Amino acid sequence: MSPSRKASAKASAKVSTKARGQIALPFEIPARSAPLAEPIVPGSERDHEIATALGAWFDAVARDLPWRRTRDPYAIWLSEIMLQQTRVDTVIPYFDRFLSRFPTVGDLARADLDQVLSLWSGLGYYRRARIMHLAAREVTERHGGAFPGDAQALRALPGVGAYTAGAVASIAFDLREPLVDGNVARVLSRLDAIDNDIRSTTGQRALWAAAARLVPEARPGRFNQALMELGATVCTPRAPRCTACPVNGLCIARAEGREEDLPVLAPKRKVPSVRMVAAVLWAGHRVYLARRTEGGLFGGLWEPPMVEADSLDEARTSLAEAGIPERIVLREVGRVRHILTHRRLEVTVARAEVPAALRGRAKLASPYERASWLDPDANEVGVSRLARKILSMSSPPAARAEVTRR
DNA sequence: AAAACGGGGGT
DNA sequence: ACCCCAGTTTT
Repeated sequence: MSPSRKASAKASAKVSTKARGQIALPFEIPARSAPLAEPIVPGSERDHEIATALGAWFDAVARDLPWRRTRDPYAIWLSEIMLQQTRVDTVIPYFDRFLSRFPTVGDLARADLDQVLSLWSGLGYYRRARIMHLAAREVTERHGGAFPGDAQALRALPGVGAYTAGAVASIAFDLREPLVDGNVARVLSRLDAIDNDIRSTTGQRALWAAAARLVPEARPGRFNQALMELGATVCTPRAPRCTACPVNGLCIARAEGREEDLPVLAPKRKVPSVRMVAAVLWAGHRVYLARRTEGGLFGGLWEPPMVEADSLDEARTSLAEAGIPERIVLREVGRVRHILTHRRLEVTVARAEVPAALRGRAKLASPYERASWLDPDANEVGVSRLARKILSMSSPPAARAEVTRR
């Protein structure tokens, strides 16, 4: 961080509404960096201009996305869950497949979790799928299959936080509810020159106050989507395309030449590495897969048993607890590296061909609950991308294309 | 307030 | 490498 940026952040960190001679408000006024532009007043002409310009801009340039072709709250909700921490382009094929397989919330509620996770395979953050499945049952049983139509009831559904409640309420139900996601945080931090770390409690409070101030009575869902669309396509993290921005004349960061210095972000910590060993047992086209207990990492997904160890030798005892008898001769076939948000996994992959008759019914140790011989390409259960990499590496060359394909 | 929780695309 | 994505839940 540059010295000047640090100084300005500090200077503007806390400006009470009273000190600025304004009426007390139910939310905090976003911190401002310099007394250059007009004070930001709720319901001001500037707010109105921003909403109007963004709405018109959105009508002109909005991408044609699958979830923008429907008003079905279930479909909107599904899209919002899938889009959590996940890019639009990644979500599109998953959204289409999922909706084809489970067209209504009732279909989802009646489904097996393994089926749901199968359709989620590769998308990541699998807890979303598990919790969404629970929420679908809640909607079916408690709300009679109709989605709750206000932000508070939506927020009460498992897996629905402040963002998703605001999104479904405004987009599916035309309610004047604000929302703040990563895109909106960036856009508003620049538009209002908010100097707080956007991930801090203070920063979030300022952002939600700004979002609540701006969202118009007329077509709030369009406005919220416009804010996100702007962040995704114009007001980008680096090298924002301000010349193409419909509100560049109203942006305080730009007026102050600080658009590249905002938003303020706290430094991230580095991710530790973990060494693991995976054992892949093949019997024809079937492979021995164990199901991970629900709740933790890759919860509810199936994979070749994998344990934390520095070498195959060292792994044998723990692999036995995952249902791999020690008498089986495993041969190393390579390594797989997989990056998660909080861990860097380095997996040594070992394999063996075994007769399918070898079906130990040993009680499996955590994190596995049970195991079975499955065709990994049958799409019957959830399989992580990491597991697919491991399967791909350990299968005969002729079969690799099959396993890799989704 | 911090950590857990996937995977991938852009630079 | 590093950033960060239409975030939420748990600790």
